Amino acid sequence: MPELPEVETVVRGLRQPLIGHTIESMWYDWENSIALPHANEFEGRVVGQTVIGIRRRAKYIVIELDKDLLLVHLRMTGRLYVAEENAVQRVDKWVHVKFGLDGAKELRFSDSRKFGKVYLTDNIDDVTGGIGPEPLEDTFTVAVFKERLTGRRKVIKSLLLDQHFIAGVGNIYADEALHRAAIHPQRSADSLSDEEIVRLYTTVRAVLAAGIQHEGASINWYRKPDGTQGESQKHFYVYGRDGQDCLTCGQARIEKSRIAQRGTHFCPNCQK
DNA sequence: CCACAACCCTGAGGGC
DNA sequence: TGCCCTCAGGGTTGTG
Repeated sequence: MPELPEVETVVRGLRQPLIGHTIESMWYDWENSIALPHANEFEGRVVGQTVIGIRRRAKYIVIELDKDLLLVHLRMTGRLYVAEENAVQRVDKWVHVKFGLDGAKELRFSDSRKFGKVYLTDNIDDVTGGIGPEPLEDTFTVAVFKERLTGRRKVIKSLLLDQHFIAGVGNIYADEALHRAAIHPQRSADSLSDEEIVRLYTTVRAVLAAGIQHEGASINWYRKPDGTQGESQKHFYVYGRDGQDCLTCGQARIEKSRIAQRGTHFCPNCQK
């Protein structure tokens, strides 16, 4: 499930093969993969535009074209990569949107679960407006984090998953950050002490930065644009480790519960 | 403001 | 081998 580190890794991997290329055609076989504008308008507007740059905002891949922004959200099982046009190798039956590029290449959006979406807009706020601060930016200080937490009574794990509260954190890194901060995921946000707020601020940034260093977590579907796997999953303390011994204290087994309709992993001994 | 559930989807994995 | 069932979950929407 691509979160901030996975999306950042995809963005970095796409710069070299994509920047400078021009979109010459568009194909799709699943209209619901196209969020906005309507599929009829999308093709006529995107064709002829050249890729200027690629960046990330929250969990969105932002491809800067000369007139518009092409945004892609991978949701659960989305992949975005450049391949040789009509390549026989790397057969991928889940490609639902393709952008033909100059030089006989194509940008493919593949998504087995069909949750992901592509967007074309000249105003990024149409898509990402209202999303919270980027946790790895310098302007996201512990003071900012604390200020945003004040008055919030939500369960802390739910709040971390809320993109309007903070950008890019998903289920895996929320569990990992809470574990390393020794905070129980069910705690209400306004119950956190100043010390715990500082700890959580630090571990949220640390697990995301480490995730990027390891080029993302290849759980189930995620792959880097070159098709290889990331290594982040090898460094998890709690995610997917329910029933196994806690790597932090060794005194308990990792438990799994459900918070905000998400599988939630934690150590009942370490996290209070 | 908050909790909860349905919804969008289909592959993977377990039980039999 | 294959059928049925459950699970995985990011974000949106609706209800209470």
